[in-house]
Amino acid sequence: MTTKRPTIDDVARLSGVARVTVSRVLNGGPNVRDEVRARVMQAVEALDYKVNPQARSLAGGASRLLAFVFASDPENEPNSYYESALELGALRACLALGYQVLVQNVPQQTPDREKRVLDLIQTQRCEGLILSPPYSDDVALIEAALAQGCKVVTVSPGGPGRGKADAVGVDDEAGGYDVTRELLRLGHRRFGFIAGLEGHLSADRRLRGFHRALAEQGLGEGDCVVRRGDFTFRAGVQLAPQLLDHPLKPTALVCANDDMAAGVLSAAHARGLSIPRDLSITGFDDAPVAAIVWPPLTTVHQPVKVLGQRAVELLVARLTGANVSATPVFEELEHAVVSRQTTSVV
Amino acid sequence: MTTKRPTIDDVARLSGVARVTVSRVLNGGPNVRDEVRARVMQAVEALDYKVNPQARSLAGGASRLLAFVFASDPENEPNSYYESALELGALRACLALGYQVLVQNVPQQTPDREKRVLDLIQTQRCEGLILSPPYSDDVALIEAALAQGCKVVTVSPGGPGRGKADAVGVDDEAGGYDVTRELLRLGHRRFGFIAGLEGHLSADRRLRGFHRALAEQGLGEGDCVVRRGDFTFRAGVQLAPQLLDHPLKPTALVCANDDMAAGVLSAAHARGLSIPRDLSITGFDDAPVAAIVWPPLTTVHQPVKVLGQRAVELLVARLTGANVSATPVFEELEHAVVSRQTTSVV
DNA sequence: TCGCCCGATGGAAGCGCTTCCAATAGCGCT
DNA sequence: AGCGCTATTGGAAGCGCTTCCATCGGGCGA
Repeated sequence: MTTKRPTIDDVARLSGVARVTVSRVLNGGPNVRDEVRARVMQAVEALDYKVNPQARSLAGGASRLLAFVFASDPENEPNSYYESALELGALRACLALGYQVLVQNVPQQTPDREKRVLDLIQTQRCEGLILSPPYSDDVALIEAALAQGCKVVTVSPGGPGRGKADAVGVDDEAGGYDVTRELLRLGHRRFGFIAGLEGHLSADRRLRGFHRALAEQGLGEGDCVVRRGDFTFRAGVQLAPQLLDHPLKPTALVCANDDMAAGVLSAAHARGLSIPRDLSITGFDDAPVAAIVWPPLTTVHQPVKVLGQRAVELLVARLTGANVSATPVFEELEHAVVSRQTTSVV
Repeated sequence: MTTKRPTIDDVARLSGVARVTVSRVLNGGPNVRDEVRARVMQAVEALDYKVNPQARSLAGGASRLLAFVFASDPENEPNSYYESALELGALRACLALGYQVLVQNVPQQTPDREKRVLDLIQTQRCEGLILSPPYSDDVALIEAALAQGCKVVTVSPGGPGRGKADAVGVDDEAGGYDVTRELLRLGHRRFGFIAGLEGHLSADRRLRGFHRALAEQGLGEGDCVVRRGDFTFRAGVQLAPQLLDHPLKPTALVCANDDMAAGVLSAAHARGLSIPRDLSITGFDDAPVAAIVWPPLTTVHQPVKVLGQRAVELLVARLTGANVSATPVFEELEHAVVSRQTTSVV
């Protein structure tokens, strides 16, 4: 049934060279005459030869395997766009670079979650690890992986993990600032903010940007009411009443992500509010849901797929030692406020 | 930096047995005394030994690698819930079974898409292939993979591919029928239907169920207007006017998936329609978006994550030859109409 | 012209594991 | 007591590849 695949020796025999020479050609090694190189490639074509990655790993000691870890459980967190997009970007980059990615979902509440991640990289001999939030802020995990000789890159605005490993991210603080500025420009002066979970770095920075924008206009603690949610649609639905019924009577609700904003929107609809006439709402991420809800959500766009792609590229650069800096780098990508229809003048 | 990991020989030495014996214990082989087995396991623990999967593959000729292929491009198709959930289910099952999944996204319009898939399984030595729609209906691809000795399982209601490979799926025809019955029960008699792309089997069956439900009530071609979309939110937005402005004046729009239904909902909002008072809308899949839009969407639930999980389980059963039938099996999982708030009496 | 160095190639030795087969010991049977 | 049989264990080979080191020929400077 399965016709046995050709091996490197078959190629060597057909092209009349030694096995090592074929290996050299395959790996782009130096010191091979063009004529020989061509002859080998021709044999490769003729036999439809493909390198056996398992054998290569075993002999070369490099698995070319990366691990991508994410926490969100699509069961409870309806919109896993963020991780899906990261994964897809990573996948694309890997395809181009000849690496493979092992995806692992470890819900945040898993008791031995760090062990699960470490187990994966040990068991599968992964050479690189891509950590998405909130794992990207888990210094212990990062150091443990590093100690195993596994390179790490985090998708994070940098924070405790910064300085430990390479990172890619957007400037969340500026994003929060920008979207709040926009609301301020529209005349809003009383705000609600739905923040992320305690310790979620990106979300915290968004909140900080929000506060900074307020402070610039002379507004402070008394002009806004802040609540924390777990990034889910449901959290938005549940928290909305607390903000809407607050004595402050906010005219604009800023949310730390789109799902919660969608939840707020839904709750607002449910109580008969007209959006954006009665209330302005903003999200963060520019996930697909932002364009799908009614009315479409004003939000902060971040290039998630590119983030995933760059994460892999940084990792592979480290792995191959190609012009990398001695100290960890942080690569910041552009964000942008996308004004849609959930914001208007007060 | 990287401390070298212990090998099977280290375990053998520490437990005072031969390498083969350790191998036997590790693989649950027979003919090992309990005392010896315990001693070996103890050494494994002590050394924190993990089998090197690359070496195992090379020696054993089994990579324990599965490939999961999906077509949707999150770029254009905002809600990749279906594939994400399939993937997650597959991931979970693999974790339990000691297999690994290599995920590959091959957009449907890719010119050499079949080659891309075959390349992956050849290059990485995948033993099994999980095909999601529309690849699950691609007989040529299935046969090509099978010819390579790669086992295949499709996530599909069965169809041309049926009889070639194992399959898991829900009864799409019944799903279409059930949701239409519900609308009929509510008094609707004039329908619009947004179908899937030509040749998309699941979507076609949903349409067939729709027609059957109509026929049972003595309704026919003249009582409904059908259009085709590409499953995206955008398609729903674009197609809605064609149905709404049709002389038939349908009172209910049945959509082949939730994203298109969300698009229809959005278009309806845009023209000032009140849902469900002026128009009933239904989706299919029960994707997260169904609960997020306003009002929440009546739809047909299907257990996508379980589908992904069962796909892997069937595949692994084939691979290990554990009590499998000689002929391909089709495993049908339950679906259910979820009545939310986009449907009401006419 | 001679020796040296470098570019080009091949031989051999494993990487860590499984599979095949041989070896040993203990058992029930005649 | 002697035989074959089975349960248990180990030795050796080799999966397909890379890495290390040896080899060989020619161009070059002195």
